Amino acid sequence: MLVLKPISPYRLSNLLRRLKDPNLALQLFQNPNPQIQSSEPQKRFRYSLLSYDIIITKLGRAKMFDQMEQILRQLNKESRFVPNEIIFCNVISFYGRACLPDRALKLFDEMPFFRVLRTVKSYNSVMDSLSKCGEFEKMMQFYANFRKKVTPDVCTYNILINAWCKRGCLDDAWKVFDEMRWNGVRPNAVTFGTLVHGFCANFKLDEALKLKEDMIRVYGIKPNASLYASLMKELSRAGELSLAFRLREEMERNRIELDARVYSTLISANFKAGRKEEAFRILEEMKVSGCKPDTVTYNAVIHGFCVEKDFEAANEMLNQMVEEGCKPDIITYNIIIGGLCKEGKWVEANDLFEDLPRRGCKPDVLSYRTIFDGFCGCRRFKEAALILDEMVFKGYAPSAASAHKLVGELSQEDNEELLWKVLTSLGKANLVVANIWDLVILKACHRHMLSNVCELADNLIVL
DNA sequence: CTAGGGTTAG
Repeated sequence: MLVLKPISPYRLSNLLRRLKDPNLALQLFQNPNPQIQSSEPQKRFRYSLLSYDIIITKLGRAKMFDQMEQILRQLNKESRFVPNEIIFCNVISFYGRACLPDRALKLFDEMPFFRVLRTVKSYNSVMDSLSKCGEFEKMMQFYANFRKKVTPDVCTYNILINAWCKRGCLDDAWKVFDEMRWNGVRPNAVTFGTLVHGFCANFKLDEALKLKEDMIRVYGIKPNASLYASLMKELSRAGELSLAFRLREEMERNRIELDARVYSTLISANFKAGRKEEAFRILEEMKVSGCKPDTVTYNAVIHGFCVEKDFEAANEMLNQMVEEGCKPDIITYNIIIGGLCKEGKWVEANDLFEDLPRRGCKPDVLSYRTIFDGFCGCRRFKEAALILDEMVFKGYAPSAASAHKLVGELSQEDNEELLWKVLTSLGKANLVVANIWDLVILKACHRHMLSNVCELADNLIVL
């Protein structure tokens, strides 16, 4: 039998780093030397802080929060070292991304019990998590308290500016900008990138372009690729593709390297403008320049093909991206499913939809809405009713317009059994709103079935 | 991954 040398703490970190599967990594972490377990009682393994960092980050990325917390508790028992703050910042971010604001706040509160000093970084992490979870009021409340304890830094202000921009309150975003300067904090490229993006997202191109000029002229800060990507996206949406290209030239003049996001923006913009050849040229150029197309880039290309109804090419791209080590995500599949539905290819769309779990993708709310709308559009009402029931069961809801449309169609078709089924599903999701009632009551009146409606009303109210 | 950007749908 092969006798392995016991794993050293240092080697454990290296192995953990290389293991892609978080479950395997966790197993290895919990039992680094299984082969010597039987012979003699194992000495307590001297984990390094680095190995804790790696396993916690891995578990957090995989959203394995209970296991992650367990490791945190184990870390807390270590007396040889004090965990660093950044691990906690990361965990708070994981909770933010998973929309678990209460867990983020709880961990923040517990940090002193881990003997970790909370600096402005942890405060910022909480602010950002609350903002990401849409807890704007809580975030402002937290901010009001936190100013009594630590001094906000540029990152704090950037988080605040971003939060205001997301609500469309650009004036308030500006106020934060003024406030930060008043407090002697210098804005950086991220600050301007955030503001420019806010302006673009709110269709204020002129202000966005002016801000790009001012940041150079007044503040002496060079715009970066992300800022350009925001501008290019909005320019092409507004039909100003040539201006977007001028910005690209400006980037090259100023030696600002184009990254995957800029390329994806340009590729998508060209497809949308019907310039397929140019889009391909840019994709080739991207590869030649050494910038690897990522999932988003491929999604843009696949979307282009789907709009062109070239599903063969779309599928080829799908294979190509996998070959190049680029994992298709749920957006990739939603694009293809949506494209197939639009062309009436509901069988193929459904096949792909049902294949999602096997392909390692969890259908999201948009997947369900897409396939549901697809079935409705192809007048496959039975399939639509089935998928509606499934999506409601999973806690997703169709768009109000689609729900209304389906009820309308079924009312007209005199398909009472299916109508009943659909209304029951909609009732479970609390989606039987006024205009749907109108349709049902209208139909019942026509058919002298008011007693049925009363019964339905009772059922729905009970639900 | 303490902060900002690019891809789907409406």
